[in-house]
Amino acid sequence: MNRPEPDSRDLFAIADLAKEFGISTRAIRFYEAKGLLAPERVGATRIFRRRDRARLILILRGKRLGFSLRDISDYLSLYDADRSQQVSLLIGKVDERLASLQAQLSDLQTTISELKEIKKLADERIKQAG
DNA sequence: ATTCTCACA
DNA sequence: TGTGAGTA
Repeated sequence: MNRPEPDSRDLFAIADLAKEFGISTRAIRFYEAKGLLAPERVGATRIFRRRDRARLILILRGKRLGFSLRDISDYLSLYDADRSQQVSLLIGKVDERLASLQAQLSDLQTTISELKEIKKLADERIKQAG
């Protein structure tokens, strides 16, 4: 395979990025298949530039924050088109995500309370029996 | 070593 | 949302 020159600071092979970010080359190709990345090609080999690498970083950050690839894709698509619409979309998605996390937190707190109550009653029964 | 596709969870 | 296998 023709790989980008090792010393060329803004050309990356798929394996370079996979290694750098601790993800599989399969995952990177998957993101491309989903339209989140569009690296150049030299024949069949993907050539990633700094811009592609920056997009990958945004993708991974979005994932960490719990957004779907679809959400991330929608957001990235607006980078060139409409920046203010991109910001609006971001605000909406963040609010949505925040609400979802708050709901999950609430559910967890309820579950934790129930478990603590069960434990409390169980502990009391142990004392009576023992 | 890299690419693509299909099956699979 | 990815992975594994087989392929060229």
